[in-house]
Amino acid sequence: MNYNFAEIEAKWQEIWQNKLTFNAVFNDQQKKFYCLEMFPYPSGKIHMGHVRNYSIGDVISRFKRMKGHQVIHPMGWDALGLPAENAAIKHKLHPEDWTLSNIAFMKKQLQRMGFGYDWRRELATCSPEYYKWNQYIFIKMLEKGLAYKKKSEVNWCPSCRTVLANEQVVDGKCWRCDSAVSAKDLEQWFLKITAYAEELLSTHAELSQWPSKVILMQQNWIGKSQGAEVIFPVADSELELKVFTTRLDTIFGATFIALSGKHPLVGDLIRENRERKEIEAFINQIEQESKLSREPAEKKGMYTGRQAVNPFSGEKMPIWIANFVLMDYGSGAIMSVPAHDERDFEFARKYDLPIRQVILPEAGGNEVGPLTDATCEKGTLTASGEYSGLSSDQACEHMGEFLAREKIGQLKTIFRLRDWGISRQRYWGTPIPVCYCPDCGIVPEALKNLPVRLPKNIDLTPADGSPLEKDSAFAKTICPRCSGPARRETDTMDTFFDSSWYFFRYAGPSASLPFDRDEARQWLPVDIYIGGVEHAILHLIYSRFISKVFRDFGWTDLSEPFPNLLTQGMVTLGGSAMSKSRGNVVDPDPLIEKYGADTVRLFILFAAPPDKGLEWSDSGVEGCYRFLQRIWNFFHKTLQPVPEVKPGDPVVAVKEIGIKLNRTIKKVSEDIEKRFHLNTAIAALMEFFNDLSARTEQLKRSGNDGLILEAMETMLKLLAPFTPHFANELWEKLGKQQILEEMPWPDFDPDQIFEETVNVMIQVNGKIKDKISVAIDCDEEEVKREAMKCEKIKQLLAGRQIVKMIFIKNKMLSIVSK
RNA sequence: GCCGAGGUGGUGUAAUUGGUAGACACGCAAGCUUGAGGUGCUUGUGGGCAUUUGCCUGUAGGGGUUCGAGUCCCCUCCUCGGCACCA
Repeated sequence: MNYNFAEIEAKWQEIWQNKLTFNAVFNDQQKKFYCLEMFPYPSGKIHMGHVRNYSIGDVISRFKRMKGHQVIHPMGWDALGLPAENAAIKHKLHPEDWTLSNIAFMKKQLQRMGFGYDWRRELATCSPEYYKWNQYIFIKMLEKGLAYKKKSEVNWCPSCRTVLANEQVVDGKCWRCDSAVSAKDLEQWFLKITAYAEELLSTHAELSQWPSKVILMQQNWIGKSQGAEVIFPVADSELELKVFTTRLDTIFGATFIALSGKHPLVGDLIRENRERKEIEAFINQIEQESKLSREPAEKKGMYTGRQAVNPFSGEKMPIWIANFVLMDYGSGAIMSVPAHDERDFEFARKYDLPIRQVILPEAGGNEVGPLTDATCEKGTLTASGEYSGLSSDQACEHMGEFLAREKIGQLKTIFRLRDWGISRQRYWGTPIPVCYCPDCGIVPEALKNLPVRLPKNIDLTPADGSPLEKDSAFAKTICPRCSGPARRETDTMDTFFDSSWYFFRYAGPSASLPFDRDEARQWLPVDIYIGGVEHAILHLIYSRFISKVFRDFGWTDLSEPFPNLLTQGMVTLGGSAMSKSRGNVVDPDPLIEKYGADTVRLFILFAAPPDKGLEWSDSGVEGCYRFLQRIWNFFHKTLQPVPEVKPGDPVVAVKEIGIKLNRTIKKVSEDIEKRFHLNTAIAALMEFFNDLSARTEQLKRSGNDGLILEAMETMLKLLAPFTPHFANELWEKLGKQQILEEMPWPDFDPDQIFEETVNVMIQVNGKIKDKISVAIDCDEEEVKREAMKCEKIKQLLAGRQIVKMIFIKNKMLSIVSK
């Protein structure tokens, strides 16, 4: 009887389908479990990264189902976005046709892997039925002031011919195509994620089950920074410069002000200057340089000829323009304290500006001497007027009060996080549902007119402008308010918008609202969310943001959608993530054909723990295949009647197999549930089977066929989440009526996991010298007596004095002698 | 530069609480099976020495704490990930 995996796998996939095994139907009797893996972009074929991600999720959801939970395990498609458009241009197809055929193909691949999804809940973000709700949500956000339009300098990818979010610019290059990103001024739609900056940070506390690395990355990204805004009047003028600093305590050490070249007051400041032209040329030059390279350039600056007044000391200080001051952080102006800031120090050295120490470090002398380096630590103030002698923290507090009293500034917290720019000048995305009316201005599309559909016939490569902009049938519309002629917004949404709420839509995928609120109350939050660590910031922050917005709309009580996160390490080939554009995609199909889906699942999980990165290599697949093959053969052999039964001494074998079995149940259960270490769960199953097959002959001869059978049954249950077709096939061969998905997960007997005897190590002076076998929980006196009987130990201790002994029950006895 | 994770056989990795390092596999070697190959099975497999039972050594390198360290502490090196003039 051969292990015909192809036949078996097709058979069981059909059975599951007919039995509706994976349909999630809510009931009050069972605890619910929402298992979600990040939905894929339908790029064409699944690759090993998908196989890994979805195998992990499938094991967990099948395990939870057997544990008695009502499991919801949905799947869908992140189906809008640029690759479809690029592929369409290349192959002269429509993006929709390309996308839908990819979805059809990939869905077959997923089904062939035996993943158990509730396909009734399948969704694709490119369907008007889905993106209608993107538009609906957008309009609701617009009404609440959470979406707004502003002109801003944006990151422009000349190759993708669209805007990129800050997050999508990596090292000054486009995250997708690696082209150099340039700056461009455009009117853009933004979502006010900054309104939630504080909460996104503080509710990290609710995410204790998240990897701390991800929380840290998000914290850095949000970049909260507490400090003060101080107004510096410009001497001989009405102008004022607002400066942000986190080190208000160092303000007496400020010796110049530095402005970004893009600071709005630069023009006013240099108007009268005879060297205006040179300064303007300089500003131009540093802007060009910063566009060319994102690397910090050599510090450069130019004096504006004007002075500012320190509101604390009344001292005048020069105002410079400097290339290291960012316009889009703080106010674009800084007070420079060279003694206590490395960047200011470097700049001051170069242009010979004064360096004045005002902080004495905690440790080490009170001497104020020439500095060779900036000292950035907090300390005690000196040369700071009435604040001298205070600690940095005290000074910040008192100075803050002074600012407020004199109305020359205030304590302030700022964030690195910016509002989320969602406008994209491309076709294959959700049309932003607003109209521009000459009389009414910006008017959201009427809800009854949603969805604003993407036109099917479209020129994807207009000579200039975006495809929708050039499609006059689309762009021309009537104003939803006054019915006069109006122009439609022709930008589409960033696809991260689509994926920031899809997990709600699975609860009610055909609801006539973004999602069915009752169903959502039942199923959400997501009990475990599994996906690539590469989404640690973007997707996960956006999803947290949108969930909080939904809560504030009163649509849900939930503030955090993913209390549990499992970040899967990337599957790489040649050191980089598999992607179609890199051409290093490993297709699982040939492996499935050769070994079957069960082997492929087992292998990808066995190769490493889920959170670790994995450089792809198929050496070792054989081992997993052999494992299944051996079980298969064992089964068929063992099910035959035993020719002769001789009474032997079965007691030991029976006892040991019993213990091993209970230990294996415990290990596999805990590895899946608590640690997600599926690799060691599989290793434990292999170990158990090795043990069982080694003892089978003995057990059979002693008439313990019943025990073998029991062991095999339990093993199949434990194997079921990993290799469900295989396990079910053998289960059926045992004459079982129910399928394994309907069986309860086995429990272990806590009294059956300890052996009767244990090995206790005997150490002499820190080195293991011998071991003795004693009864479990044997006390110290007994172990000492036994240890002293050992020849080796006697020899080692001969003529020596025992200084002390340390006894660890069931582990070791450590003897210290001299 | 800053922050984080990590470095264990020829390879993937295991050791969950400071207590037998290398489980489970891959690969390799020898043997059995076979007409041959593949499959399957058995045995061996960190390094060194003795080769029989044994001894020494070993978790990137160096130091430390401890009866005992892969695990804890300090320093150095390397790899990966994130951030990067964030005032």
